[in-house]
Amino acid sequence: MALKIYNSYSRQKEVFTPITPGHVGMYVCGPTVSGESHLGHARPYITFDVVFRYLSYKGNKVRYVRNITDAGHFEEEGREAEDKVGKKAQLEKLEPMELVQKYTNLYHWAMKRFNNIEPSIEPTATGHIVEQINMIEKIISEGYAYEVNGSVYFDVKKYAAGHDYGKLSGRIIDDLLETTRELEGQEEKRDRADFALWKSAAPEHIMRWKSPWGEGFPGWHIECSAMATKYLGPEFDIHGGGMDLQFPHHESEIAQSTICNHQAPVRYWMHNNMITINGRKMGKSYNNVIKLTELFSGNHPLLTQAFHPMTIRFFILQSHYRSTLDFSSEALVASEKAFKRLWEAYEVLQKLDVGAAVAGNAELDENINRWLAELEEFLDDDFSTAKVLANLFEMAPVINALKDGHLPADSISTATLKLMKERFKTVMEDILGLEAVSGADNEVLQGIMDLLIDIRKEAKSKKDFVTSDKIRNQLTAIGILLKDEKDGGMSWGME
RNA sequence: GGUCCUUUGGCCGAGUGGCUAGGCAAAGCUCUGCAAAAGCUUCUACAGCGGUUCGAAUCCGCUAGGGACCUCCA
Repeated sequence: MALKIYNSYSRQKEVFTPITPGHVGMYVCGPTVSGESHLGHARPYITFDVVFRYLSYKGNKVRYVRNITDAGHFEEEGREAEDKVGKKAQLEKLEPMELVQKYTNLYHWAMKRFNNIEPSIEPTATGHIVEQINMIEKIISEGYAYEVNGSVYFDVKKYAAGHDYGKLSGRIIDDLLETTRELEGQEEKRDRADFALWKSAAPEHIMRWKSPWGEGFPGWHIECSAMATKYLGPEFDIHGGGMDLQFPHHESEIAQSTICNHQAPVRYWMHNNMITINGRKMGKSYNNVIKLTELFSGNHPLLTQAFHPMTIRFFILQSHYRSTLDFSSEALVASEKAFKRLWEAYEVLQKLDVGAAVAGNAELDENINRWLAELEEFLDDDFSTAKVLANLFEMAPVINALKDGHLPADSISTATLKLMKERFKTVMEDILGLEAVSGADNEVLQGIMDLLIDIRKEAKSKKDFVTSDKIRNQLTAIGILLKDEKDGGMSWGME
């Protein structure tokens, strides 16, 4: 089966063919570590983690590059060029690199909790100043950039004359050139559509580097082009990021790399949509973000409780990555319950030991095989994780019914059961990256629970319900749920 | 103002012109010492109007609402 990816550049689904068979180069725009990550940031990294996992599952050797932006961006281009990282650092009375380290650590911690696999290479902007300067020099020598007062700008008008500037973001260059809005400090640029490759640093600027044009810092877009080129080559397979980066960031990346390397850098552009809150994009401009630390702790007015990273991962996977996804505490509660149910069914499945040589219920057996086969079809169809989960849910009642004896043990064949176990594990753990929420991986705790369950079983068999209820109620009070099962067994789990 | 997207049942959300997406919530039943869990059943929607079609949530047009980008943003 062929994987199809929706290419933002062509605006249609295309069969994915790697440049080098069996190898995939993928670049995803990483965070600016000048502040804490919020829920909106979780989406691209979870989305592209699944892309990474699935491409690997399909037998590709994937080089996944995701940068850390630790050098300054412009607070507002054209106005006083401010180094975002530097500015905040001064406010907080921290060394810039101390601040960068703090938020980088927090970001890594969150990524780990989401069970995201680390990228193959995680380059930093500050570690690639030389590469960026080299690239700018190349663009100047090609005649597509010019220097003014220690800053360097990309000549968009000249580029647009021979290239399709605006194709990715669906923009018309003439409209950009005619924008009426006035910004201060535009006079340096030959044209308002031009963007900075290098900015001369004001004296108070903390982050600054020597360059052929004087001391300054790199422009917003050049770091990604420089690092992508360095690690993935002049042309690579996939470039991902949030939809809000399409313009100007990605559009500019295309322009820079195309001039520098004489070819378009990216074969497939992938953009995830935004997470919204009350229908509005979650973002710092709207002042409506919920930080990941707040989500994990429940410490936010809009949250009714704390949410586990897996709940958030599941929540995100329940929608398609190109749709907006509306956040609410209720929606997360629903995801938490849904994930719990699915995961429990999955655990039951792995312990299930039923089946017959020939399925007793041919129709059911057939359905299961179809549901299982469809999992990969859905993933091949531009990573339709929502449909994958829906199919898995179709099988949950079957699993539970087999366990409870509502369905005869020989309803399905042993071959089907075996396939089911294998597919569930592959899809849920390896591809979707889901993992168990609460651990009974603590041996001491497990031992104590075994003991309590033993005592309770004894009490129950003597019809001593006072004792048995006491055990169950007190465990409930500390967040451990005991469930009596059909066969007289008991299972437990953390709230 | 320009460009583009979107509007699905109480809520969240899939949806390729014809066949019940799924989840959460709710109601009833079964099981159960009581619970919980689980199973079964019920709840059939596509903003409005018009058009194309044998047939439209799905295509086209208009109207209304919401949103994104055009500036830092995942």
